[in-house]
Amino acid sequence: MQEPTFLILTALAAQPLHGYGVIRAVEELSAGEVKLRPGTLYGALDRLTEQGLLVVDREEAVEGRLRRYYRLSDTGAAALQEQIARLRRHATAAESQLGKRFGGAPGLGTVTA
Amino acid sequence: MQEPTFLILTALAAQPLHGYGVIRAVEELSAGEVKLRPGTLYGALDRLTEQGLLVVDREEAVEGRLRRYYRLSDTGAAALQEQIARLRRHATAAESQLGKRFGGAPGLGTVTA
DNA sequence: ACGGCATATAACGGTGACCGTAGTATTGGC
DNA sequence: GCCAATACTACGGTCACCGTTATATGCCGT
Repeated sequence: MQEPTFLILTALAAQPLHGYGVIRAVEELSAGEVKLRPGTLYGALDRLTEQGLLVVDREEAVEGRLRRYYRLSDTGAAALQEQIARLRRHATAAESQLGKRFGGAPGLGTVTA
Repeated sequence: MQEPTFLILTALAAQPLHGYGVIRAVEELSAGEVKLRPGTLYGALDRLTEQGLLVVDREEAVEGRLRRYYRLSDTGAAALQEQIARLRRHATAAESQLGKRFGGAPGLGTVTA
């Protein structure tokens, strides 16, 4: 699972949102770091729905515009939970490895006692 | 940055390794979860070297086989460090969102006080 | 002796997530 | 009257990753 996908599931974890709402939620959640493009978002929404991680909650017509609300399924919540654990494991492993780092520039002796 | 890339940098964070060594290190680091395919590994190694995150440490000829050792550059270490922080932020954000979850099955009242 | 397995890298085509952009349509601010 | 925000659709492109095959050597089992 890639970053945009993960953040879309994250955005939908708290409450159902429609597409554009997801774009804003992801931007907020990531402190402005990640801005989803329509091509990324709606493609991912279709894909995740097909995979059963999302379900269409309801559709509304507001001022002539369609709003399709998506909701995280139980399967999706489980997948997100698993992914969170995976990220944590990887972060911990990487930090531990970086702690053993040596030889960036010779002679600095980051490791040797 | 995707998972295989992240784990390759992680494997090389502690000490220089040659390609096949990276495959084994990643498998160990991920507790057998992630097994890199040659196509993934050597492609990533070339790409990351081109990007300056890795450098070729040395080349050895062992029993007629070439061993090319790669090392994490300072740029690579910084990129890895940044990525660790990013994963942690995302994990925390996702968990917080999941905590607010409601409506998985109606009437369960996971949220309402 | 020979096949299979581990070691080690190279090279190929395919897929799929993501990106960028443009198009459609409505509302509201300058 | 035009641009920005809202909201979705559609299309083409790129790139990381995957799967597999090829190449070459040494070791183990039969």
